[in-house]
Order: sequence, then C-alpha cells, then structure tokens
Amino acid sequence: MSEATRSTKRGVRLKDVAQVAGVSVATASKAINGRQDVRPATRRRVLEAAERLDFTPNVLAQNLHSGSSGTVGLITHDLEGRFSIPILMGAEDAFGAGKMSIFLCDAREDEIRQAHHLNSLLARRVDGIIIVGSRTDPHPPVRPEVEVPVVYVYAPSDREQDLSFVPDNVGAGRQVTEHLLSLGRRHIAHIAGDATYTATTDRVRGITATLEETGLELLGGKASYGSWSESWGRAAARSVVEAWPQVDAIVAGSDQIARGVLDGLRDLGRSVPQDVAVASFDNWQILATGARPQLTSVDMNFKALGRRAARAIFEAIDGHHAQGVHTEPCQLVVRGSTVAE
Amino acid sequence: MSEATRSTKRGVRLKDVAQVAGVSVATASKAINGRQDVRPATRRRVLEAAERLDFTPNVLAQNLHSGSSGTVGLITHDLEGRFSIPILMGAEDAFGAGKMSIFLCDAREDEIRQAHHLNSLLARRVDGIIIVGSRTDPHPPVRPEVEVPVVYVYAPSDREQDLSFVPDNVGAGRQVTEHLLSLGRRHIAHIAGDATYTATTDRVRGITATLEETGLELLGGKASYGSWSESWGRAAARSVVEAWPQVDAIVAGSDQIARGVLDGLRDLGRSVPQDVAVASFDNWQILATGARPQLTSVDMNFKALGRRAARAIFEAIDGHHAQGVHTEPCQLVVRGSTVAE
DNA sequence: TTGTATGCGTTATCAT
DNA sequence: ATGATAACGCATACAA
Repeated sequence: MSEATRSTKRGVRLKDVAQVAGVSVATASKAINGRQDVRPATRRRVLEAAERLDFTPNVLAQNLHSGSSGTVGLITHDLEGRFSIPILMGAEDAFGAGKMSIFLCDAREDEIRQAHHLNSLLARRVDGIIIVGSRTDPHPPVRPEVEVPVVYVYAPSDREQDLSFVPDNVGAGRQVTEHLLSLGRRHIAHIAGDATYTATTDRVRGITATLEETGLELLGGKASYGSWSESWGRAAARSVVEAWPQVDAIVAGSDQIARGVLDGLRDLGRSVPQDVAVASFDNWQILATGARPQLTSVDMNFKALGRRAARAIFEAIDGHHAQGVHTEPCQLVVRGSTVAE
Repeated sequence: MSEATRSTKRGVRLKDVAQVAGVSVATASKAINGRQDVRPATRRRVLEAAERLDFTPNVLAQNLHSGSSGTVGLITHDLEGRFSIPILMGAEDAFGAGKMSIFLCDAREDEIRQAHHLNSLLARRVDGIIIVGSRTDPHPPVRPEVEVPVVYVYAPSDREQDLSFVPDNVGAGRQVTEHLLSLGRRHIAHIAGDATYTATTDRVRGITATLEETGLELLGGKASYGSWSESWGRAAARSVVEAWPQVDAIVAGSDQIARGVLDGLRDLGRSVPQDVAVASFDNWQILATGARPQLTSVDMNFKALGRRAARAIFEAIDGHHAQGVHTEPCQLVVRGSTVAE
C-alpha cells in the first residue's frame, strides 16, 4: 500500500487544474460548477484538465466556505440495528446518495452517551439530526436549544414544538383486524406485548375500535398483556384456548410473540390458519418467514419513516419548520398464518 | 445575558473569544489548545471567555487546515444491520467516541452503489474506510489505488496485500465440537448451511478436525448441506434421525437452521438436550434466546472485529500498514439446548 | 468572458 | 509571552 500511496498524487487542487487549463482558479471554479458565464471552449479545456488530473474538489474547503457540512447525524438507541438500518436506508434514498452523508452514532440507551454524540455532531456542523428511539414512547428532547433541525423517529419527543415521525400503530391494529374480519373470523383474541409501551396500547386501540364498529369485541373484552417474548406467546396461547375454545383468530403483539403462539397452538392441536388464524406486528423477516406457517404481519415501514425524516430536515434547512407527531402508514403483509397457501 | 444569547445564535468564533478575553486570536488559539507558551492568567481569561460564549471550535476549519477530517467511512452490504451495528459499536469504542466520527453507507450488495459511496467518502477526505461484506467469502477489493487505509471486515478481500478481519470460523467449529465431546456426545451430525459459503466450509473443517483428533467422524462421514433456513433445518433433522437413530448431538450451521432442527426433533419425539444436544453458530439473540430450550451458540464477536478494524486504521494512519486475513476468536455461549438447566 | 481580490475559521510561523 | 500574518482550498463579488 505504501508503494501505491507514493505513486498517487498527494492532492490535486483546483489551482493545478487551472494551471493546466491555462486559466485562473476563478474561471476553473466557474467552469467546473457549471456556471453560465464561461465560454464553452474554455469550459471544455478546464473539464479536460480536471479529468486528466483526476481532480476531486476538497469538500472540506467547500464546507468551510459555505458554512455547512452536507452531513446529517443519526443517533440511534437501537442495539441490534433492526430499526436504524432501514431508517438510514430510507434517509439515504431521500437525501440522494452522496449529496448528503450520514454519521451514525450509537447511544445505547444512555443519555450521557447521547449528549456526547450530540455535541460532537454539532461541532462537526451537521445540517440536521435524526434521533431514533428504542421504544415508541415519547421521551424528552435532546436539548432545549439546538441550532440545527432535529427530527425524532420511531420514538416521538414529548415536547410539542418538536417534530416526530412514528409508525401508525393504531392503523396497524385496524389493518390486522379488518383483514381477520374479512376472512370471516369473529372470535378474536389479542395477545399483546408489554402494556407500558405506547405501541402496545395504540395497537389495542386500533383493534378494539375496528371490532366495535362491527359490533364485536375482543374475547374476554380485553387484550392479554405480557412481555415481548416467545415464551409469553406460548403461555398465553394456552390460556386463550382454554378460556375461549371458540377462538378463531389471534393477534399477537409482535412476531416474537406470534412465534410462541404458533408453537403453543401446535402443542394444543389447533391448526393454523384453519382452526385459528394468527397475525402479528413488525414483519421481522427472519422470524416471519421462518415460521411454520409463515406469519402474516404488519410492516412498520421504517424506510418510509427514514425518508420522511430526511425530507423534513431538507425542509427545515429551507426554513420551513414543521412540528408535532406525524404517523406513517404501516403495511399488512399476508402470509400463510392467516390464509392457507 | 443578552450578550450570551446573541452569540449562541450564530456560530461564535475564536475571534469573538479573543475579543472578549482581550487577546489576539493567535493567543486564544494557543490558550485553548493547551500550548505551553501562554501565561496562566491569560489562559484563564481565554478559557473563561470561551466558556461564557459557549465556544465550539469549527471542526470544518480545523479540518481544512490539518488536511484530514477525523472521520471514517463504513460501507456495509448487510441489509438488516445485524453485522454492521455491532461492528460499528466496536469501532466507536476503539476510536474513542467523538474523536472520530463514522459515516455509515449502505451499499446493498451493489457494486455500483459501493463505488458511489466510496467516491463520496473519499471526496469528504475520510481518514479510513471499513468495508463490511454480507457473506464471508473473499471478494474483490474496492479499487486498486485508494489513498486512504481500507480494512475489510467479515468478508475478506481476495487481494493479498489488503487487510481483512474475519471471525475464526474454523475455531468456532472446534469450540462447538469440543463442547459436545466434553458432554460425552459421540454420535454427532452436522446440518450445515449453504455449501458455497466459506463460513460453512471453515466451520466444517473445524468440526471434522476436532473429531478426527478423538478418532471420530461426523455421522455419515460428512456434513449435510442446504440453505440458511428453518425449513432446511426441519427437513434435515428428520433425515438425520432416520438415517442414524443413534445421533446424540447435532451441530446446526446457523441459529435459523437450529430453530428448524429443534422443531423437527420435537416432532420426532426426541427431547433436547437429553436425547440430542443441539448447538449452532451466530448467537443471534432473538433466535437463540427465544428457542425452547434456548440455543447454545457460538458468538461471532462482531464488536471485537469492529475494534480491531478501528485499531488497524489508526495504525495505518500512523504509517504502520498491515496485510493479510486475520481471524478473531469466537465465543461459545452455552444454553439449554446442550446442557439441561 | 475572464481575472483579482477577499473571506470562510483555524492553526502555525515568525516577529516583537 | 504575545501578536500580526500567512497558509489551508474553494467560491464569489467585483473589476477589467
């Protein structure tokens, strides 16, 4: 590598290009940046020189001049990257790859670490900051007065004037319920996750509201709350079947729970989807498509959340500041656990 | 008060600090950067002024002057972030948070996209680049002559003079096998993943070598190859038990496969771990701890890979260039699928 | 149409 | 010990 490095030019500047093209730096700059007041022939000479020298403008210098860095910081609290990578992909798409680069910082659910990252991002003069929370509950904003646009994704800020984008969990509950109703299911139970998560309560709201509109209600009149684990799903499936043998559909609070529910139903000799249809939330590929049968699940649309966050930052940079908590529609993905293949 | 408010609005420069402290910018710079040739009293005045004005040095200007950006690019092909987030965490730790920031770019297994990201990273004058492959096979390097240090993680480069860090898959196979042997298991089968992955063949090598040292071999004399799916695990478990009813241990090629194996064994009435011990690779929390019983699995130690990549980049910056493919030890995590709780 | 001069915010090199 | 000044590389008024 040292040999290769030596042979490569250390750093070719606009000055060099101008010299080769026989013009001044100013003209070279105009030619390269596509400004109109330059003669075609001159422009061609400059571009040829730039090409020949393999000139790449020094973004650092451009940044210093323009005052902004063309970068965005993404602070995530998501330990496994399940949210943050798709969100980052969406943001990359919206920003237009290359035009804006993204610093990814892992705060690991630690406020101190978050503050640290925040400071270093601000010192780097990022043009915006995206905060990805680990759970959907509202949480305190990063800092009272930050001079760049901040957008919260997945977990909303609890301050009114902040801007947040979250999945439409209520709508997700609706979609799942409408799907089950359309299949003719009428005895629906909900094995929910942790009741302290707003994701949980929002989904329950969507489910119960949809049922009520059809004059129905959840088996037992309410959801069963537990934890986000397969074992909870297994245990709860047993309780549900014992309490309400007529159950013909179960909505699980997450794909993990659903996996447990499938296991439990199999142990009980209930076939899915014939006897009981099972649907859940998250659409975590690895869990949903590995299940037997594959899981019908609601996708939380992280990429779309990332895109909206990126667009919001663009708009904020242009002076158009939005506020409030905005929801992004989710998408039902139908598989074998509700509709036999 | 009004003074402070005013200056926080727009970026406060070193010039402002100097003015408040009643010194020149040069002196202010020395004072803040801890250089020795400045009188203690003067330094105190400057630091107080900086504090009062909430001064943050403009990193962009520092970068332009120093010629380097204090950033590293991480290009990943890992769609779900399962590798890249832990690797990024390890790199963050090694770099020392804040000192070095990391651009995360998602190349999505697309060479064009990778080249694009690479160019934009180089234009940003990153001090190093980490490439995280999606599968462990060697693959072509990013570009013949890149002027900054490049380190490959997870998937090695196939060019000798490049530097790569990969999990010790052979060692992982060894560890799993030694564990099973230590439990007294002697009839061991291996339900492997996709045979075209070097991760697969490396693990097989570790397993067979360890068995041979004890005068044993895999049931049937070789591994069963398939895909990285639960369904393959289920199907293969059945085949294995039918072909070799004496089987008392199964090594699965991944946690996904292992989940299928557990399912299959349950259907066949074999209890785990009493009749058959099951162990696998990856230690993907969501799969390993959700299983019944929980999975014994080998952790690929992504954080350690990230740390080593970061350290290697530091060393390369200091002129100490390393080459070759280096392995990082994996770690066996014992759970209920091999040892009854 | 082209070139000259200046500024972006910081650090380093010299004088003083 | 302190300060004036020149880089760093680029973009842009403004002059020619």
